[in-house]
Amino acid sequence: MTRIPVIRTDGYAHPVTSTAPAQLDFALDRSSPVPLYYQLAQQLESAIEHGVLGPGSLLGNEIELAGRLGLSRPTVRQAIQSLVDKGLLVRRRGVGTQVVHSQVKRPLELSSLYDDLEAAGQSPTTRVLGNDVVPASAEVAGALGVAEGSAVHHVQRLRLAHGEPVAHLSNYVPEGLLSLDTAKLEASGLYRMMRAAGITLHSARQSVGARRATAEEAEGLGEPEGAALLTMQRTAYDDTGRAVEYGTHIYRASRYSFEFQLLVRG
Amino acid sequence: MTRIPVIRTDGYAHPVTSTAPAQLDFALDRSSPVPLYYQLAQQLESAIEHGVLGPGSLLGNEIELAGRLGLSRPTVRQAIQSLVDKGLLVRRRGVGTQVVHSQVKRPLELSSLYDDLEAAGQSPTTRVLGNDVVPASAEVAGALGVAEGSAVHHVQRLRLAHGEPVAHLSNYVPEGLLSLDTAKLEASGLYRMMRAAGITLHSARQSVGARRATAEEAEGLGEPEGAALLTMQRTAYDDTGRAVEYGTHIYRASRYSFEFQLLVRG
DNA sequence: GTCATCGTGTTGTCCTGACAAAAACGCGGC
DNA sequence: GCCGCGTTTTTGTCAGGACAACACGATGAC
Repeated sequence: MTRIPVIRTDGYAHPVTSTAPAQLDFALDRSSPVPLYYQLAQQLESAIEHGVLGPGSLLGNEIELAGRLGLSRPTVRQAIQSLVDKGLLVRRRGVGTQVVHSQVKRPLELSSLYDDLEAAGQSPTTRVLGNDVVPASAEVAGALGVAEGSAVHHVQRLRLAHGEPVAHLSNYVPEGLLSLDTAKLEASGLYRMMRAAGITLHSARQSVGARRATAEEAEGLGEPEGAALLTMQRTAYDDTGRAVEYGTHIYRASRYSFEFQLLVRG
Repeated sequence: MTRIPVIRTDGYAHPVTSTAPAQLDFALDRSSPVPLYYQLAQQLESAIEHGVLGPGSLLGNEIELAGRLGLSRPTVRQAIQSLVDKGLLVRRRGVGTQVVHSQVKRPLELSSLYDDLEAAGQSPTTRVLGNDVVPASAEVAGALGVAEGSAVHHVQRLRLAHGEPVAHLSNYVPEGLLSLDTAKLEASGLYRMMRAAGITLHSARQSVGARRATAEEAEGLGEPEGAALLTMQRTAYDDTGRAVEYGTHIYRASRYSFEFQLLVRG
C-alpha cells in the first residue's frame, strides 16, 4: 500500500490512499436462485462496510477480476455498477474503480418514520388516536385521485420516542386497499403493512415546510404554543401509478429533523 | 388501443390504459460521440414528456425494438434501464415495459436554490452580504475536514424572488478550491461555479429542521420576530471524497418549502 | 362453469468478443 | 530539470447469442 499525504499550501490536507488491487475471494453459488451479479454486489458492499475494502482502495481491473471469479466481464460490471449507483464506488477510465472516501449512508429512502427511529435506536412507540373511514375532503380526494366524498381510511397517530411525543401523523388511504388493524398499526408502521399487503411502492411526492404550532397542536405534542413545527406532506404511489397514501404530518422541531444523504446522478 | 375502466365497489376508479406497442422512429446518429444508448434514452424521455408515449403505454418488446432500430438488445436495455432508474418506466417480466402512470418529476437533486427558483419561473436574484476569508471555527472545520483555524471562504448571501427575500445562505468553502468572485456569485449560483471550476460533485449530507427566528434573522428576511423558519445544513463532497462546501441556510417558511420526489429503489 | 395445465410472449441473466476513449506512466528530447 | 509524445492500462460502448424465469391467456378436463 502506498500512502501519499498531500499537503497543500493552504493548509488543506487530505490523505490520498491508493491501495493495491485487493485480492479478495468471493463465494459465488451458481446453484442459488440469487443472481450472480447480485451475490457479488452484496459481498462487495459487505467488504466495504466492514472496512476490508477501505476508502480509496482500488478494486482491480474488471477483466482480471472476472477471470479470477470465473465470471464474464458484463456480470462483474453489473455488480460494480449497482454499487456505483449507490454511491459506494467511483469509476475512472484509465485509473480503475475505487471505494469512495466519504462515508456514505442511505440516500433518502421512502422510509417510514418508524424505521428511521428504530434505526437510530430510539425505540419508537405508536399511539393510534383515530382509525376511521370518512368521506374524502376535496384536499384528500385531489391528492389520492378519488372522487370527493368517497370513502377513505383516516388514521391519526402519535409517534413517541423514549415515551416523549415526536410527531403527529395523519394518513389517508383509499378504502379497500388494505385492512388497517389498529393493533398492527401500533406494533409496526403503515408502510410495512402496505408492503406486507402486496403493494409495491414506486415513488412519492413530498413537501417539507415549517410553521408555528396552534394551541391544539402544541397541547398534543407537549410543546409551548407558537413553537416552530416541521411539516411534511406526502403522496405515495405504487408501481401502477395510483396514489395509495396521502399524509400530512407535523414534527416537533425541537426533537426531530430530517437527515438524509443525496447523490448526484451523473 | 384498449381502454378498460376499472370501477371498484368502493368508488375508487382508475382508468387502466394499455396501449399497443408504439411504432416510434428514433433518429440515431452513429457518427456522434454521444453514446447510442444515451441518444435513445433521451428521445424516449422526450417522447414520454411530450405525451407521445402516454402513461401506461407499452414500449414493445426489446428484441423487436432492437431489430427495428438496428441496435443490439443490450444497448436498448441500457437505454430503457436508465429511464427505469429515473422512475419513468416500469418493467414487468412476461408483460413488457410501460410508462408509469403518475407524473414523475425530478427525484430530489443536489440542486441549488437558484436553480429551483429559476425552474419555477421565480426570477431569482442574489445579494452578496459578505465574501471573506476567515479562520475555520470548530463547527466549520469539523464539517469540512480541515484543521481548526485554517483559512476558509465565507460567503453570505440573501436570495430574493420577485424582489422579496426568500432565504439567507451562509456557505463555507475550503480556501484554494475555487475563486469566489462576488460578481459571479450574484449572477449565478455557487454550485454552478463549482461545476465550472471542474469540481465534480458526488454526494451531500443534509439536515432539514425548523426553529423560530431571532430578532436579527427576522429583520434580515422581512419576517416578524419569532416567525417559523425552515433550516437546512448541508455538507457536499466531490468524487474524491473531500468536503467542498458546508452551508447553513435559513428559509422563510411562509414563502418557501422543499418539494421533491423520491423513488423506491427496488 | 370452474379449475388446472400447457403454451407463448417478454424480461432477466449470463456468456463471448471486439474496438474506442480517456487517463496515467515512461521515455526521450530539449 | 522540464516538457511533449507515444505506450500502456483501464473503463466505456456495442454486438450477438443462449437459456431461465415469470406472467398471462388459451385450452382442456372435470
